[in-house]
Amino acid sequence: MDKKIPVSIFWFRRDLRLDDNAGLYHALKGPNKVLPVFIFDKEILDQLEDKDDARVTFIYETITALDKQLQENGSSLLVLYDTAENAWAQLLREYQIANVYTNHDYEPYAKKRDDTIQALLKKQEILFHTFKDQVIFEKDEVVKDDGKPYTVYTPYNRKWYQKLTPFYLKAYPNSKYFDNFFKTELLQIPALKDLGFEKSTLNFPAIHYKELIATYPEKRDFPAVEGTSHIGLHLRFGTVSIRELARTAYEFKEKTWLNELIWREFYMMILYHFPHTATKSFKPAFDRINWVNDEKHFEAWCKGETGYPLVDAGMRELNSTGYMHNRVRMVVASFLSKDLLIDWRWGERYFARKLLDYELASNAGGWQWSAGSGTDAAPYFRIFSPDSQLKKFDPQLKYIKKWVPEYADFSRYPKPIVDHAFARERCLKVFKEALSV
DNA sequence: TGCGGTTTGCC
DNA sequence: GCAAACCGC
Repeated sequence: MDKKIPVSIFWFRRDLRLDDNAGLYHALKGPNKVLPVFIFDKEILDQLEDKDDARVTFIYETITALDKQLQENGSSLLVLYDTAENAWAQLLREYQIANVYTNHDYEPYAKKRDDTIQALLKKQEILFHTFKDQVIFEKDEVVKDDGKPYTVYTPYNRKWYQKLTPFYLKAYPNSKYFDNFFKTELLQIPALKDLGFEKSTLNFPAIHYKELIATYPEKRDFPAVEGTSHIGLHLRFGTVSIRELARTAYEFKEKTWLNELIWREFYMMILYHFPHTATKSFKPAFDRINWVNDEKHFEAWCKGETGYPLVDAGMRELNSTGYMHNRVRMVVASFLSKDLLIDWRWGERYFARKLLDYELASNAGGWQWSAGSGTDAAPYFRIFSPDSQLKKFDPQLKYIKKWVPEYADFSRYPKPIVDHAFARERCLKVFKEALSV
């Protein structure tokens, strides 16, 4: 390959697919051949606690497959392992870069990183072209009539549907332009262990959702039933296109499943406009709560040893699969923040570490919903009873038997670490104190 | 997308 | 004697 020829670079981040990828489409239609690049960002990888982090393995396997697809088109994926700034300095030294294309990334860290890179490129008069790709409507497309962001879901949802036209669901026909990739010899991808990681043994869910949409409303609340799509991981890393999902879902009369995709966009919009909600309550009064923060209780919650079978089953499902059923996520979150009075941020961080489908906006949004501190959140006095939730949503104890088999032997099962009736009263008292100041 | 105590309505 | 309806948290 001739490194003197001016190229466009397409920078993959959380959009790891060639088809129906907005930024890549524009890059391929642009004036130069396109060199695809992926950076294993040291600043992100260094923060991960587990050497066998399953998300890293997933990304690794995905970019390896991407590279194979690119090779079929005479190209190859350039994979770098460094901080974003260093990696771009290297790219600028080695290539004659005419244009850079990438897709919007809305998280606080990503925004800062992209500003830095854009400034770096600007010094050399290279344009940084960015596109909406991971949502149907982004940060400022669905707003109130006065231009301010919504903070309540229902009116946001209504406006979202009002704004929807077939245009927004259309796939980008990338494959028509695959000739425009930069022809390279094979570029070596660093080995996983060169990144300091080991291969995870977890299984990754397949992309499989169409058959679930119609029965989703009646099945989604029962953790023992195969009623949910496990599509979150693929949405997180862009191995499926949101336009494809939303288009398929929109064609069904039943909108419950699509509404979950809208919750995702709602929380992304919220995080963009209120970036402090990643680490602080949306409603400031909730930062005054006098948490108990008992480390022994936290450890018991993490391990699934609280003595409440539904909580324990959920945490064990999370620990051994990287996934937890959504109904159960609400139960364990309510239990941690309200029954144990442990700061929701502790739980948010634990989910961040364990969930394959971890996504900052939805995770922080969901935790704040449970703790009552968020936008349009559950009111503080809505405290789940882990036992009634179990009776309602796993009456046959099928989910329990799967994850907490020793529950069958009642006498051997550990006593609850707190009594729910006591915990409920304590929560009402402590929350009321914080909120009445 | 609550829980739990109390009242009400019915037999 | 029970369950639905009601209501404060």
